[in-house]
Amino acid sequence: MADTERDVAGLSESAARAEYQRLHELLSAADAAYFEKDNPELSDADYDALKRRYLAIEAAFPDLRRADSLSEKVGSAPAEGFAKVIHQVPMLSLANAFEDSDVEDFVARGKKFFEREAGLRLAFTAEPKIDGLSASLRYEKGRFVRGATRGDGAVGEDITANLRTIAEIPDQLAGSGWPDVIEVRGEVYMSHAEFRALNARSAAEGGQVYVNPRNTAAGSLRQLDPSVTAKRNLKFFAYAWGHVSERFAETQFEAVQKLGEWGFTINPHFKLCMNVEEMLAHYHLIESRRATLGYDIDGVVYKLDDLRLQERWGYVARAPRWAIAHKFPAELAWTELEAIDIQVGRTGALSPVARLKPVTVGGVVVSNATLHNEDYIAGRDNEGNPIRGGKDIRVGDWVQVYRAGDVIPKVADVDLDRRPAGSAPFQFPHICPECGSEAIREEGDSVRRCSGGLICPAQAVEKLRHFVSRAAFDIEGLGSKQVEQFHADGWIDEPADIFTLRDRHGPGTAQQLQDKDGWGEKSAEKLFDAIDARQTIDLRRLIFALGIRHVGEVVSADLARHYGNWRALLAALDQAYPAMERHLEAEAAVLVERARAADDARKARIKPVRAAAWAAEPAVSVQSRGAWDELTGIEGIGDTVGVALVAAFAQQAERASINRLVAHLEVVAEEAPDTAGSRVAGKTVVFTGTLEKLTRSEAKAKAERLGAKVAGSVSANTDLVVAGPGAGSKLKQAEQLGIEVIDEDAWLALVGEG
DNA sequence: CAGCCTCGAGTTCC
DNA sequence: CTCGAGGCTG
Repeated sequence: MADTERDVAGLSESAARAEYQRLHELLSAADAAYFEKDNPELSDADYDALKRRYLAIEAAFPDLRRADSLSEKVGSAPAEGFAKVIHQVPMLSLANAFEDSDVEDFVARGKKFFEREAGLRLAFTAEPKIDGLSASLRYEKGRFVRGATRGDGAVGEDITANLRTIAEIPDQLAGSGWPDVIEVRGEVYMSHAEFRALNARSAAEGGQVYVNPRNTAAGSLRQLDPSVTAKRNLKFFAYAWGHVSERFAETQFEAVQKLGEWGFTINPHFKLCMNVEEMLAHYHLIESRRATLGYDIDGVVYKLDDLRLQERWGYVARAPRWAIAHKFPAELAWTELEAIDIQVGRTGALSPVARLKPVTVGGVVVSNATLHNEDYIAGRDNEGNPIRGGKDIRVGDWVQVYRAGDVIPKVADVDLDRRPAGSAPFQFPHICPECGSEAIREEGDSVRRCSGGLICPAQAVEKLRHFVSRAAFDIEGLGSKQVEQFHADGWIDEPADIFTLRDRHGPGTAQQLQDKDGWGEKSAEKLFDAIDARQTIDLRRLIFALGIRHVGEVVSADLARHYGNWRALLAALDQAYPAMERHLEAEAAVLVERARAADDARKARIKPVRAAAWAAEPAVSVQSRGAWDELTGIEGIGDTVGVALVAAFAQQAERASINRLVAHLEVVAEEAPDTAGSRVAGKTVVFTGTLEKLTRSEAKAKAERLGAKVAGSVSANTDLVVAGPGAGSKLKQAEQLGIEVIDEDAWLALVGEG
């Protein structure tokens, strides 16, 4: 499809004008696509060819040159995109509530967390959740200095110039009392009126039809030319803040009011609620006004009002505990199920995907939807209980589709009255469609898995995709499409191959790469540089990238933090192997015994497995036992994860592959957690007895923030025991082991809250 | 031992 | 974003 550089001088002026216009649109669209997606629609080579032709026409017919000529942008190559901005305070996402009862549970969790504080009334703010794009705006001495997108929450893109065009974003904060430095956060959106007007303008000019306000706002913000953004009349609601140089309010409500005083628009439906009933009433009020607000919203956000309590309630992985988004019910649509395809994932999981006759659901055309697993299609849950009234899903059925959380399309229901005659239940394959290996479903597991391992091309590709994914190696220019291509071409079989890619076929590799579809000289060189840059890698990223089952981002980080460096991790896992094996045998023996006992009278109590197994098995060295116990003693790592880890490193082929990879890398040791000024950093703390001023989870959250490890039981590794009244065996054990024991007040003093 | 919480894995569309 | 399951708590 590539346009070549035909001689442009021979073109008539009118032909040149038409061609110039066409190329301008094509290239602009490609620019937009490039920045909105990971994968450009146009290959680099094609893009370069079109661009050259565009410039050639411009040179030959200078009169045609447009004011907004793309030649202006040659200097700042479009591939550069926007500069990255690291959010000083990450931009988190929110947990969701779908039912009133979820909100009640949320409030109940809050009450439980603070139950020690008698008489404490928890107030919450409630406000519409705007369906737009979050942005973070940095103000220094009241001046707007930089604005960024949310990005992945940790790193966003610098879109300052575009944000400056938004009237509701003040250049200079009004009033007084603002912190020296403050990052104001809020939502950029496009009103319904503006969206309609834009489409009308676009139609008059024969331009494109914009699908929905949200995507249009997103596209507008990512314009390289701010004058385009300026024409879109975007708006902004402020509702939060990130980094601040000093505390400026006591409550959420007060803080947002202040944002209003400083010149931001705050949502008129922002309200302080004193109890659950008021929260839900406000939700239903907003829902009833949804159609007349003039902009898209997708729910209501509640936040704990008291900022100090927010801090104490804390965070889960990527979301605050103290806030929740109450979503409106999803839109539904009926359509025909044309086929059921089976995809094979990284772990071999066979996942059924519904191919649908395209249908619009909530403003987006949906043609695929997940069917979860074998049982879901059959109309049963994994315990054999009927779901959807036991209705199975068949090819040819009319099915009801919705977008779960307004994103992931799911098949929710089947219309049996419209089921075609002669249809048969779907036969879920027991053989991997990708490699022909047997697909096995373990007892108690809801997924069927291909047993082919790395023989299975689908698994191999998925593993590579995982390896280059954002939380893993994240190599620029080597996305999922690219590794897939390289794998198909036989250039990359396993992760280590990525690091030999430059010299794979001798000095001519770059040239060969350019001969492939989609690669130009520049992109090839950039790719090699990006790969070289990633030879230095954080330990946690490396662990995660290996793609070991049950070992995700969080567990990888925990492991990295615990063992500190690659060699220590490797040594520990190797050492733990004999103990792990023995442990598995003991587990198996216990299962047999348990079955027998259950047969007998269900009375026999099985003694703690591990202790018994160790006692009976002197063959396993003390060191190995120690290594295994240390591993499974890490918070969040139990038997399953431990076995998966140790086994992966012990398995010969896998280990060899890991070794080949690591030979190319310089693994950066994990730095100690954020412990400046912490007196408990690195200590293992055990709480026992009744705590009177804190709840257990609160104490734990605080300790971990300060870099301490909180353990459940006292061992020789324990550094400190915090004992309240009623402490029993743990206290005794601590005394026996000579471990320091303090009371709750002393603990509070220690962590600076005395 | 059950229930709760958190994490991992898989998925769609832009 | 959801679901299932692993791990921990009471």
